[in-house]
Amino acid sequence: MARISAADRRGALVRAALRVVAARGVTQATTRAIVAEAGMSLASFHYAFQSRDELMAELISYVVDQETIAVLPVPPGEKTAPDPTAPDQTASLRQILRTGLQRYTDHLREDPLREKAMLELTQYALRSPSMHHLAVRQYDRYHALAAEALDSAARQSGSVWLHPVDDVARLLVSLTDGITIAWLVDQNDRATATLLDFAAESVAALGRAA
Amino acid sequence: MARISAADRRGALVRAALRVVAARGVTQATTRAIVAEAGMSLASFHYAFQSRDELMAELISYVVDQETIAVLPVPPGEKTAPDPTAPDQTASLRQILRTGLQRYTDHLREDPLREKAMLELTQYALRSPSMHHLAVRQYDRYHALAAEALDSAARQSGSVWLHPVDDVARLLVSLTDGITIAWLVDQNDRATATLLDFAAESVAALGRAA
DNA sequence: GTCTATAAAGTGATAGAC
DNA sequence: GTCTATCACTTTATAGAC
Repeated sequence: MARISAADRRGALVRAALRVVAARGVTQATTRAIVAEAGMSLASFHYAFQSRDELMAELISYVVDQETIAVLPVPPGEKTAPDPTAPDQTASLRQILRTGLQRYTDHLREDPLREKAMLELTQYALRSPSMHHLAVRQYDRYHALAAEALDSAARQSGSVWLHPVDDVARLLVSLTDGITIAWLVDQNDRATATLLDFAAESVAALGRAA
Repeated sequence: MARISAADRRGALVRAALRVVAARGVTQATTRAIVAEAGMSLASFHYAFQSRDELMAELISYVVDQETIAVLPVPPGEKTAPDPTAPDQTASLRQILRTGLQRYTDHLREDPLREKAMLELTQYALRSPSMHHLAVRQYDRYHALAAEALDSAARQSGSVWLHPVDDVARLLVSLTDGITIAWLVDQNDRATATLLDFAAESVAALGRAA
């Protein structure tokens, strides 16, 4: 096998681990399954990582760092493309939120195993005192992403938040988690659509036109 | 050891398994850990159950069947005790919901490991095609309990729901899941209190005075 | 029915040749 | 650096004595 730097090998193993966790779950993500996915020998694993737990910790950091799924409107910096279906130039806050939630559940439907993996990794971290801080960081990141999206939504609709945006963000993240679990369990698209309506309305109620 | 009927042994093992899952997680709930908790030999386990998975399936059914945590107001049948802190005879819908959510999070704070176990068991079931239906039944039960509580809350406050109560129930369950995860991660009581305010307001907005 | 003992197959981690 | 081979241990499940 080619000589790969330890850093590259760690990266490859982390990405392989994510695929295995998504496909088979945290429990089945054994060192052997991961190296098989990465096309490496078992010894190479322990050359790059001291232990399986060290890999799992890095995996959580990895998924958190690259988590940029837009839970809400257009990603920051991206121009608002003219939407021929939108009658108004400026959509209502509720509409923007509803669209963002739709984007999220579309993504969920496309790649449900990934979201299942994210939830499992959170709970894995919650089970270990030494990894609890990783779950905290994961949710700090979610809250920050949500706050950013909420700021953007308010700007786009010419609205202001009636409460600290961090508090609104926490509601949005909690709603998203609950919606995710509900969909993963019964994949009821009709019920989910109604739920998204309610969720968008709930969050929009915390803001008003400026 | 005394001769115990297979049924009793199964029940004892299931209860022991729940304690182990709560204390150490699904992954660490090995047959050995469970029989140690139940004070039995390993062979007795396989006399009562064909496999560990058979026990896990029965465990999920068990927790679902005995799940009666009032997510909302007073349990059905229980008389509304006069509350000296309540100025009105009939509390508003929002107030009733807020109180019910408080009851739930009080319970969560008292026994966080149990709720962590419930979430883990859901995800365990979601990982196995043969157990997926158990997760579906689990959430059907949650939704039914929530709908019952919502009906009760509407009656108590003289309100009606503007949407099918099953849809409102789904929102309430999703909110509860999200709130649970958020609290398990950072145990931020101040942020949770605000979140409960928002959640109660969100659900109450789906009803109105009759 | 209940036990001890053990089989059979995994697991994370390491030694040592190259 | 990378490999094969293997250690030491744990897991689920079963055999067979009592």
